Amino acid sequence: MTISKTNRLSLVEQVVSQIESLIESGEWKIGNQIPPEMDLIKQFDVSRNTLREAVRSLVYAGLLVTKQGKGTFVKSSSALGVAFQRRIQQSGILETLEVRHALEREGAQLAALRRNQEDIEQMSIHIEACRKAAEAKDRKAYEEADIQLHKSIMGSSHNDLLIDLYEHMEDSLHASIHQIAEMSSDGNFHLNIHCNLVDAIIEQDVNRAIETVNEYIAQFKKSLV
Amino acid sequence: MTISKTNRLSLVEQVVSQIESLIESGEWKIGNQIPPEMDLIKQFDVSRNTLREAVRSLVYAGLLVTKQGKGTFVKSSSALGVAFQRRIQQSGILETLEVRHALEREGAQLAALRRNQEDIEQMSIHIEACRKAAEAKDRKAYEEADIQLHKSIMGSSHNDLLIDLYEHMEDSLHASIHQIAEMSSDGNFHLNIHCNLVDAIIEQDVNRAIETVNEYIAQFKKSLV
DNA sequence: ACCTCAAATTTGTAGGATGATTGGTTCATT
DNA sequence: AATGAACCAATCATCCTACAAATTTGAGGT
Repeated sequence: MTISKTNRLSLVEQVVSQIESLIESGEWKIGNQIPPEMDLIKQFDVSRNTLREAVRSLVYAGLLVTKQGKGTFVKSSSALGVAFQRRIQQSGILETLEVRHALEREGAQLAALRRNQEDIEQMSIHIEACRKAAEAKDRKAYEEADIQLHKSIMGSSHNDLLIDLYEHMEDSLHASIHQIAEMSSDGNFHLNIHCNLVDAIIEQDVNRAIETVNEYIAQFKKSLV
Repeated sequence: MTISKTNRLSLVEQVVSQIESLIESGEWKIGNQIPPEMDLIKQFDVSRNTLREAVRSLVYAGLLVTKQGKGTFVKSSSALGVAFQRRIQQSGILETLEVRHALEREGAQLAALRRNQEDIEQMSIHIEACRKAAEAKDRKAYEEADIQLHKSIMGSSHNDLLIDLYEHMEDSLHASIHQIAEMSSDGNFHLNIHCNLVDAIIEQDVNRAIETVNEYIAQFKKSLV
């Protein structure tokens, strides 16, 4: 005899589940506005209260955002990122940097193993943008290009869970990257080491890719002390 | 002109924030029942709807659980665990294993750098438990000791964010770890490599610690294919 | 063409009413 | 006294109506 586990789902939970499916299936695309409350009430056949509790849950989880007077919009397809982000904000820069090291090292390793032609093109585009920004000494543009480059490297790992975690670290990292970039004044070192990393990944030199990540994270750590 | 960023918090968000504080501060302890809706309505001075939307958000996030007819109880102090669990359930074992690799590799490296006397004692206790369980061929006890050992290694990294991520992952991984353990039948290999890892950490041999982690993750990966 | 202001749309908050589930109490029957 | 049925109280679940606040839209006047 199995003692019936939490057998019955509440109406709110059912609605939450349905909305999750709509988002995950792409029927409600990220950035798009979802139907107004009144329509959803009819669609799901529940009261406004029930619907609002469901929507509010997903807002808290970071999947939706509501704007009074405008509507409700799809923000993300994964709740993990927001929870991760909240946790990061309670941590120190060093702690965060070390977790970043963990993710980037694994990402670089997997990227070197799995990168395909499309990945190579993406990385090339972004490292070229870095080079141009560095030449123009446009610090803001460089930071933006740098982040895009890192994302494309992570994307080349083809591990969605890893990508998810890294993407949501980025927001919290933006500030510290800026801070670090200002401290470590040697922009050329930065650019060169990034080129080296991309090179290693393209050539599928796993060890060199890992070592390169180790190198620039170590550099960051130094500039923190 | 700076476009005012979403400045004002909604009432629901304020209530959510206050409840989060109550939980985090330990004023509402895990497992305990929280005051009924009517009391909270008076305490926070909001309507039923507002309060319920706030509570429901935290239920979805996994901080609270409500039981009709009984009350609402504190379940966890961190939303990360539930989010992780949900996300991992959608991921393949390989993806999860790779993220585990990322965390364990960093953890081993930091542990080798930072382990103190107390950490060494903890790790020694747990590896001894592993050895005994292996001798007795008690698979269940071995798995438990194994998990405790990994946690103590992670703990030696003294990076709370890393520890948190790993612990919450471990919860969801228990099943798949079991599965992996059954597939890789060579228990002695398992034990030896763990001894090697702890040894490296105690001797502060960073490279050997990292290499050892790489080795047994690679072994796991093989057994997956 | 431009400005003003009212209306429509949409989410936010309030408060009441009823149903469902659980736990305990009372009380009659055995 | 033990048992079990009926009742009652506490609590969350759902639904309803009403109004407030924010945003967009458009009509009307200058």
